[in-house]
Amino acid sequence: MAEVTLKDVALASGCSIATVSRVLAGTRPVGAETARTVRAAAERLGYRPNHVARALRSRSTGTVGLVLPQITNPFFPSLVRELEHALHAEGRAVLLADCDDDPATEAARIAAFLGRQVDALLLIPVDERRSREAVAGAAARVPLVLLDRGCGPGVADSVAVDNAAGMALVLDHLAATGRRRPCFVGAAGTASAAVERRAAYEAGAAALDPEAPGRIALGDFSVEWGRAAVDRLWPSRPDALICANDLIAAGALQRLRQLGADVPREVAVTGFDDIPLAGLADPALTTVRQPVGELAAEAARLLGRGPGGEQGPRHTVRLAPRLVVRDSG
Amino acid sequence: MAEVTLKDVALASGCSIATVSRVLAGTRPVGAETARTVRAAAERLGYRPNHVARALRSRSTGTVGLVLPQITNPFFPSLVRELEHALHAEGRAVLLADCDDDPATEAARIAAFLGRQVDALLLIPVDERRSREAVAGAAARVPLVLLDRGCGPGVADSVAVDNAAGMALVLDHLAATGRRRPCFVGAAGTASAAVERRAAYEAGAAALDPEAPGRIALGDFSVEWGRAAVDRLWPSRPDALICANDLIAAGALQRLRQLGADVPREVAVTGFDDIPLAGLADPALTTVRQPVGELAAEAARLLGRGPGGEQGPRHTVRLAPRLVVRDSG
DNA sequence: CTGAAAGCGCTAACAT
DNA sequence: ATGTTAGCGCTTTCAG
Repeated sequence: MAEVTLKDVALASGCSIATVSRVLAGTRPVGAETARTVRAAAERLGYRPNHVARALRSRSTGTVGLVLPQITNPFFPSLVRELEHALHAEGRAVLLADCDDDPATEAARIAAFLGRQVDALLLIPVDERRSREAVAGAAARVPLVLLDRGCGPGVADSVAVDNAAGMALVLDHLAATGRRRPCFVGAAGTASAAVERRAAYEAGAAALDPEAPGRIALGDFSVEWGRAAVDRLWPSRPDALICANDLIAAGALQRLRQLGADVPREVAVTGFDDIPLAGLADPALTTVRQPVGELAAEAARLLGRGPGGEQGPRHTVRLAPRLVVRDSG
Repeated sequence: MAEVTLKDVALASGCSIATVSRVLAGTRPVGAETARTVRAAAERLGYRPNHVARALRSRSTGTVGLVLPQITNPFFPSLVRELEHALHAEGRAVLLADCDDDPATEAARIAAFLGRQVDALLLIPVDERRSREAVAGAAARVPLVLLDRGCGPGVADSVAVDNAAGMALVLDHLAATGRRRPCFVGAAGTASAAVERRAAYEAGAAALDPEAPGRIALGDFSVEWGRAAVDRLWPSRPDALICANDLIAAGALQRLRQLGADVPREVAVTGFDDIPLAGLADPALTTVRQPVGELAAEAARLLGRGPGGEQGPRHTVRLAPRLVVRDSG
């Protein structure tokens, strides 16, 4: 059961440890004949490189930490999946942390990952403000890319969907289908998704109705809030409920059905994100799909460059979403 | 930015590297006075232990690999969450792998994790049979616990819900509420959940109706199959659709609604797992809740013991589920 | 192109 | 209770 080491392979192939290392890691040119011998010996003995030793020596673990608020948020699994694939494809492994939506836990997880010498950190911050200190500290030590949510200007590179463009897509569609009394059901707080989607609504809704930009109800990104929002808003008979994410929309749909409202005839309902639930809702939800694969690819790409630290200007990448028209509006 | 090492702390506190290590790792008794001095120096210099070096020396990375078929399967995120918390609580970090439901990818991920010297592996096998070889190989090298799904007898320790008990709960409930023409909508294949849930239905359904055990339709664990199953079964007017998981049930519910069936009056629909979607379905789904927290705790506990390898008999832990009665039946 | 030697930062024997 | 001595398995100078 004793592991086969470079030394064993060197012994078996009659050359030095250094040469074996060079062959197997492909670091430097090696004679064709020698290389063959070494590879054969390695194969025969079942040599498996020890990444820990390699990491200690080369100061690179080939590991990236993925820190997110709550894996149970239905938008994240598909993102995690894409990230995992993108990173494993480059031979990097993913350490996962779930922060329970708590900035203190988040700070602890970041610290733990730093102690484990992750090469880089991929982070979806819990909170725009309360995550900032830990994020900034980490960004000074390793390459760090913020995903999906921001964390204040200049803190780190970030990749996210273009929320304003997504909202514009929704508003255009609603305008084109004749809606004139829209209402925005959003989330309070400073999270970038909340802020940007709301701002985009305020900026674009006037095209449907001069009064529209003022019709805003703010809660949080939950199904419960979607239900509650309907109770509050339905009496004023909006003809479109523009929800800041799919969970809110799902709650709204549910409550509207209970109230006997006819969706989409009486009122359209739209979401944002296109989580798996969206296609299953009744009626199936019209929503804005995030370009999850590209977000992941872009994040992985950004991680590649630079040794982290304070250097250089921060990059902010915004990717275009696309509208998925289903039955709800 | 050069990292502070044990040596620096030793120098600053005037004692040997070994002593500092002993204080900071708490491995052996150390004089109270010395300990204080060392700790102060470490604190002052901002010492952070290097886990990679520690791992190389102690042959333990404090890392466990979590390998699962597809993080986008809605049952897994909550399991991942609980596992992450349980393991981080013991100071272990989680390497995550998503296998895309492909045994070859699974084998590759397992190998990658082994190369990274994970202390243990937590694995939800992709396939009962096709995962076996890779799993057995890994189980011979590190402690390995199978979660949620089995992988043939004697391959490794395993922790899962008691599927038979869950099905019995459903059947009892349906019997108590007067259902007499149930039908099982399951999944084909050899996955343990598929087999066990079906077998439990066959064993218990006779209590409702002598003909019931034969009324079985098999597809896969998907929403699409749930919809298709309704098209096939509805003409025979069952009064209960017992679905093998919540996705199937969600599809069935959706199709039944389209057909104008009255759930639960005309027909009850039940699921299994209690994924987040279950509470959101319309009507809200009656289902069997898996004890996710306990599954995770038990798996973490099992990982703790033993150095892996071939030793000892395999443990199989089955945890009791509970019935969550909502509106669908 | 290849070998010898020097560690990466830490822990574990072995001394004292 | 503390210090000294060896490495863990690998990469990487530095010679040749």
